[in-house]
Order: sequence, then structure tokens, then C-alpha cells
Amino acid sequence: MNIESILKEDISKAFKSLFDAELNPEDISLQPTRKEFEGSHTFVCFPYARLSKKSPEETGNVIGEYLKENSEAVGGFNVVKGFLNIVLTDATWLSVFSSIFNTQDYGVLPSNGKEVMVEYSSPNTNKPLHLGHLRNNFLGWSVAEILKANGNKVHKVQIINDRGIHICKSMIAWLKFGNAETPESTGKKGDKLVGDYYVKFDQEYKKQIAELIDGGATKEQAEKEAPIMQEAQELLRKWEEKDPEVYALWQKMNEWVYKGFDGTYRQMGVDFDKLYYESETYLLGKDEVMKGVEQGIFFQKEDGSVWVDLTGEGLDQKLLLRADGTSVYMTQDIGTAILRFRDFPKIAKQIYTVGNEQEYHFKVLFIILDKLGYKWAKECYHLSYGMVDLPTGKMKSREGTVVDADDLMQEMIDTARVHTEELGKIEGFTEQQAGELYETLGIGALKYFLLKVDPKKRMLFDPNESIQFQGNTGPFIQYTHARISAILRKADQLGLHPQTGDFSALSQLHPTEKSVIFLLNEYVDKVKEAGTNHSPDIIAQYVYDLAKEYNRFYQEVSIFNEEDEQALKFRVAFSKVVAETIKRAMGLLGISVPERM
RNA sequence: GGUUCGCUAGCUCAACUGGAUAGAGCAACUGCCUUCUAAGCAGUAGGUUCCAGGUUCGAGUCCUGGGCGAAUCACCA
Repeated sequence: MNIESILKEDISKAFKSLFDAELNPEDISLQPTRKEFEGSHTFVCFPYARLSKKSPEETGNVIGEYLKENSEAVGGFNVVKGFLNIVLTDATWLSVFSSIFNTQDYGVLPSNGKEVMVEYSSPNTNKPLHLGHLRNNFLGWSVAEILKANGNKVHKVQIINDRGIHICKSMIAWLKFGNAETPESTGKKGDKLVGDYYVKFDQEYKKQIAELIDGGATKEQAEKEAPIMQEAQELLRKWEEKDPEVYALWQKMNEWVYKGFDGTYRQMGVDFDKLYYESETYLLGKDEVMKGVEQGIFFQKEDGSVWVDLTGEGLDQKLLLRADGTSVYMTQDIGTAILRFRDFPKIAKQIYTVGNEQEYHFKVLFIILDKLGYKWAKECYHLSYGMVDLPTGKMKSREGTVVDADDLMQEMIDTARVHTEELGKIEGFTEQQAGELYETLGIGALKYFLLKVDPKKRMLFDPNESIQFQGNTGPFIQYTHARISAILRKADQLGLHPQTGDFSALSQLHPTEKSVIFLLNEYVDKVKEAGTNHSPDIIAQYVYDLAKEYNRFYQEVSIFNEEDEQALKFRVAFSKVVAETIKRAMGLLGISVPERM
């Protein structure tokens, strides 16, 4: 039962009966009543004055009167200016609650038969993951979960940029300066080790450029001619020829990186259903582009390079294959998209979680796929998100200002430990339980921090001002869950396992109970809204509001001192539903909630 | 220069897609632990929603112009 549709239905009837006016229930919108007024749902009367041929105030009054008389759900009303504030009866609230209480997996929508692919992460293999990847991964993973809750079948994937000049840079630096170091011999994570040599390459490269410029070369010349760069490019050529030695080294170093990444992903709590590697898709891209040339969709210039003409779309011409036949980024992405569609013929949509710096790229990609005749191209969506800035500005890996993902997560966990120990809250915990709790809290705080912001907006992260554990934060919500868990444990000890019938005769609800039920009732809409907008922040904001409102109830209303049996059982059931909803909503964000903290 | 996006309290973010007196958290100040967890609750203070016009019953939200910032417009990925 949906309280809003009942109200809309009844308002529609009121218009018919009072003003002989047709008003489609679907066209009626209700908004939450502001806190300072009595009521829960507000009907704005201004737009309907011409239907009723009365002032908005008067319209509100007569409709309110009608609802009070004729709608079972409505117990009262008030009109302030043109706003009709509707007060529901306590029985209505109770029945809304009961229906939620009796719904299995409340907030998980039935299958809609659609398949969706969500891509996120997609790192290069020459350096470790950083703060930007954290936002990307948390966002993509969460959107995938939200789409599942909306009834979609979801495939989580990433494309790993395992080939190209960047990894060759790490390779050449390792060959020259590495002394055969391995993750085992140094005790370093593989991605860190390879990243170190990427930095080493850059240092050496800069040194050589400086020397060449001192020797009279121009900057441009020097950048081109620096020996280490030439050697890296030579490696790339050999790799494309599948030179066995180079190939083996490439595989070895990539393996190190993957092993390192695995550790990071595990700590982040994200996973993938299928991995794609650029080294396996870029050739398909070339084929598809050549096919496009044959079909006259693309054109070739005299030098042999292949282009697409997008001037008809208000864009420019775009290169798809170089004159020497080597592929560019776009070539690979065309191949990958098509390969994915072959692997999963039923997918209706691909979502790309990639930073907003690539908006133009994806705009072009989708147009090209459309030109190639793929009907799903119109359903492709670039889930574009803003950069995470530091107080000093943008993160620059070469300038060493990146915030490393592993380090940051570890810092968060350490902070959680210090915080928890200060509060002295781990009495009776084993060491292992305590460790798990710190991880839950630290990672939860981080995820919530990154997900509560609208993805489109760029956000600021100040490493010196550590992420809070109070207020609008992950731990606050986790804390609320732990509090409720304590109540449920006690209820269990007392043998209280309420069923709907145990409180159906309850006659009165506390105001905080009603506002919490209002929020619980909203959850399904929030899941839908978060799905259509690809916005985990909607869930984050919601679950904070829910926790906040429950805490208000917790403060004002006692559960176990309650003498009325019906009220007691209701409050236990009510708390249980809140805990479950918090857990499920946080689950959509990838944040787990503890039983104690 | 063209295009796109952003600008809301000292700071970090909201505002149900056009609704009431623009809300939370942090930081500051004041109360509340003999009670189901004070990582909590209640309160005080803090605003020319970048600026100027316009649209209408009503604008942070829509349209026009301007300001500031970011991204992009690569034979980089």
C-alpha cells in the first residue's frame, strides 16, 4: 500500500466532487510538510486556483475538509497561505509501517528483465591506485548495487590499460636501474614497485632533457631524443612485434601490479564480474574501424590515417587510426564496447564511470557506435564525476602530490582505532573483532565521505584535516545501527519477537515515530531516484536523515520502560525495520555496519 | 577563442527537479549521561544563494547578459 497514491487518488476525487474538475492523480504532486507546521504531506494549491475558481487558501480549505470527511487516511489538516498540510491518522501510519514490516527485502525491487553493464576503476598498470581511483571505484560499485536494487541484472567490469608507452616506461627504468628487484626481494607491493620505476623513469628523463638542452638542443628536440625515451619506445615496438623477451618482462611486471591491485581492491571492498584487458581488445577495435572505412562511415586520408567526420554533429574530425596503422585510445574503446556486447548480447546499456575530463571522448565514442549501427549506443552513459582536489590543487603523480589509496585507507583505519580506544568502547572484544571494527569504521568513514557528494561536483579533500567521525558521517550511521542492535539483543533476551498482530491495536504514536515511518516509506522512491540519476549521494543523504531521525526518537522515547505491551512491541519491531533499512541502504554504498561499537 | 560544467553560512555539503521563513555537519557558544551505547540529543549564533536584468501567484532552481574557477577542444591515455 502506498500512502501517496491513496492521497493523490482522494485529492483527485475531491476535485471531481467539489469543482467538477478532472485532475489526473498522476499529475498531482505532494511534498513533505515543513517541520514547523503540523502534518506530513503538503498539497500546493496555487496551480489549481483556476480549476477550483477559488483563492488558493479557500481551495485548500475545502479540499482539506473533503479529505477529512471522505478519506480514511486523513485525520486533519491546516492551510497556511496556499499550502494544504495534511495530517494522517495514527492508524494510517501504523498500517504503513505494518506493510513495510511485512515486506521481504524491503527496498529491493523485482526484476525488470534488463541487463546493464557498469564499468569502473580501469587503471593504468604503471602506478598504484590513488584517491581519485577511490572515488571512481566506490561510485561505480555503488551505482552497480543501486541498479541491482532497481531490478536490473548487472555486470561489473573494468578495462585494464595494460599496454602502451606508460608501462614501457616502468619496464625500461626497471631494466636499467632495477638490479633485478622483485616484490619478494624488496617486500614491496608489486604496484608500488612498478610505480617507483615509473617515477624513476621520469626523473632520469628530465635529467637527460636538461643535459641535452645544455648541449644546445631545443626543448622539443630534447624531449624527443632523450635516450631513455627512445628506449621506451623501442620496447613498445618490440612488444607489438611480440618479442618474447619483452613480452615476458611485460607479463611479469603486470603480474606484480595485478597482485598489488588485488590487495587494494580487497581492502576497498570492490569486485568485478569480468575483466577486460586493452592488450586483448585493441586489435578488434582496429578491425571494426577498417570495416567502418569499407562501409563508408569513416574515411581515410592520403597518408593512410583513418578519421571520422563529426562536423554534422557540430563536432570536429576525429582520428581513429594513425598513418602507421597503430591505434589510439578511441580505437580501443570502440573495440571494447563491441566485444562486451558480443560477450553479453542482452545488455541494454553500458555505464562508464570515468572522470569528467573525458566527457568529450565519450560523447564522440557514443556517436561513433551509433554511426556503426549499434542500437544500444544511445543507451550508453558516461557516469562522469568531478575530480578530487587537494588544498594545493590537482593531484600530480609526477610531483608526488598524489594521495595513495592504500596509505589513505590505512590512515583511516588507524584513526578509527585511536578514536575507538579513546572512547573505551571495545570492552569484551577479541583482538580480531576489534581489528575488524576499525576496518569497518575507517573504510566506512572514507566511503561515506566520498559518496555523499553529488558525483558531478568536484570535491575537496584535505589530508591534514582527517575525515570526521561525528555528524554527517559513516560512523554516525554505523553507530545508530549498533545502538539498535543492542536494543534487539535485549529484546531477544526478553523473548520479544513482535509480529504485526502484536501492535495492531496500538492507538497512539509518538511524533518521532511518525516521522521515522515517513522516512521508511520514502526509501523505495529514493532507491529509484538514485538509480535513474546514478547518484549514490541520494542514498547517503537519505540514510543519514533516517539515522538522525531515529536518534531523536531514541532520545525522547523509552522502549523497555514502556508499560503498554503494544507500544513496547511496536517499538521493537520499528527499531528492527530501521536497522534493516540502514543496513540495506549502507550496503548499497558498500559500507558495512557493526553490531557493536 | 569555442563548448561543457561549477559558484549556496568561516569550512565541507543539502535543498524532493518552480513552492512556505534556503537546511545539515564541522568549527564557536549553552544545556542534557544513576536510564535501551553521549561516535548521541536539544538549543544559540552564523546567508545580498557570484552580480545585473527578465519570465510568474512564487526563482538557489528556468531565460538573457556579465564575473570568477575548472575541464575539454591531441596522431596522450
